[in-house]
Amino acid sequence: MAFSIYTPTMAATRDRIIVATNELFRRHGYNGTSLSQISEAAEATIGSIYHFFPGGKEALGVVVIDTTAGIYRELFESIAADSPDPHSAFQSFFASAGEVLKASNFIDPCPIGTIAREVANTNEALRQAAERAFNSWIASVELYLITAGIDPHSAGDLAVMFVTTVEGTFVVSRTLRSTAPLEAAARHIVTAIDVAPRPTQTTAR
Amino acid sequence: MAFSIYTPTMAATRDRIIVATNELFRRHGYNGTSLSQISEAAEATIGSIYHFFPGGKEALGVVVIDTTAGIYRELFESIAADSPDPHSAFQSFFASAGEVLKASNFIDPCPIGTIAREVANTNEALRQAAERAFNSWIASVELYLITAGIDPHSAGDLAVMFVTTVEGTFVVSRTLRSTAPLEAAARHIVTAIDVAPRPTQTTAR
DNA sequence: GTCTATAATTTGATAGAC
DNA sequence: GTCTATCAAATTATAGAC
Repeated sequence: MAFSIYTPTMAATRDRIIVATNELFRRHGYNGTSLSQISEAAEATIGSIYHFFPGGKEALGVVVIDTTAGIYRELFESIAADSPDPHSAFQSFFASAGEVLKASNFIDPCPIGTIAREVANTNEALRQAAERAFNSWIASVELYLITAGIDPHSAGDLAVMFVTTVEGTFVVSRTLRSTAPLEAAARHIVTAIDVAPRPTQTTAR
Repeated sequence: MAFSIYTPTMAATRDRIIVATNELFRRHGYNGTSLSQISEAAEATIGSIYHFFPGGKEALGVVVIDTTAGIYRELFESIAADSPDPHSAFQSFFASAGEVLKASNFIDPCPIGTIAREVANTNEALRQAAERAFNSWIASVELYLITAGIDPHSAGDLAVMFVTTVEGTFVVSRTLRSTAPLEAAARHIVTAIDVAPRPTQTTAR
């Protein structure tokens, strides 16, 4: 499966607004994106934006975060389901993330971390949405690792580390315009997976 | 001050502007911080800001990034110099980062990653400043690890991974308002350091 | 070096016709 | 649901007196 957040056939106005906002947030962040830009990119008037999101820019931001979080969680679960083991699952995830970065000329693959840093101390609704996103990813990865036979305590640590690594490599790789940080982190994650204790199985990998 | 191009007031005001801007960027990011806020926090008029930074907000941002990058690099090098080995150096770094996060009620410890994500695709001067910051940290950590006897190739990977991990844990820990992600990442970094090859067993460990 | 005043735009948001 | 018109406030930046 392609490493993309876009879903096909989006015609409804509300969906166009969400998709356009997501794209703009990826490039300019939350504070750097104006409603007029969203209106133009979504081909919807400001009036339409307020019709679907009476709470304005903040309410729209919450929906964008929740939607994007779900798409990324499903992307990970899809890659995991198609992989023979955690080692190759994580390898695939980082490999396709790197390809998307390069193909998009190092546009941010995901707006959630950016928004989190911008508003974590000033907008509680958006901060909580980002918290839901991170927690849902951690829970999904943790469950997958446990199901794959990894010691539950190690699985929790590895899941947290995976999410922090994704966030960290996205900033650094994007800023340096190089996938090298992504690849270095992938090697380390995969090694950590390999050496994690597996109570019900002896061989790693 | 006949023989100096700097007057006392000049240095003081310029310094106040840089420090105040750094603090505001940590809380609200680059686009979320206005010159009027900076003016108020620095107790300097808008006219003074433009006197010291004719390039306006962008030029001020570049100086803030470069200054902060140097402070953080020196902080790491100071902790490294005071530690008996890389294992405890990294442990100390993450431990004190966690204390700073808690003590500040999870304000962002560093504005650079936030700015990088906000402007990496729209402001080349700021993106390059962030790139300089990341690269200087990576180079500093790499040199330290090599000096400590770690295999040069591993040292490069570990240095990159350290910087990405710092960035990733700062976002996630701050958003979740918990130092747990920071601690989980610290455990893995320390383990990676422990298992890294040491070809010349001179001063390692 | 510092200050006030202000220019020129843009912002998020609202009202009401259709 | 979509549209135009518009609001008050805030934005970066400049000019010029002191």
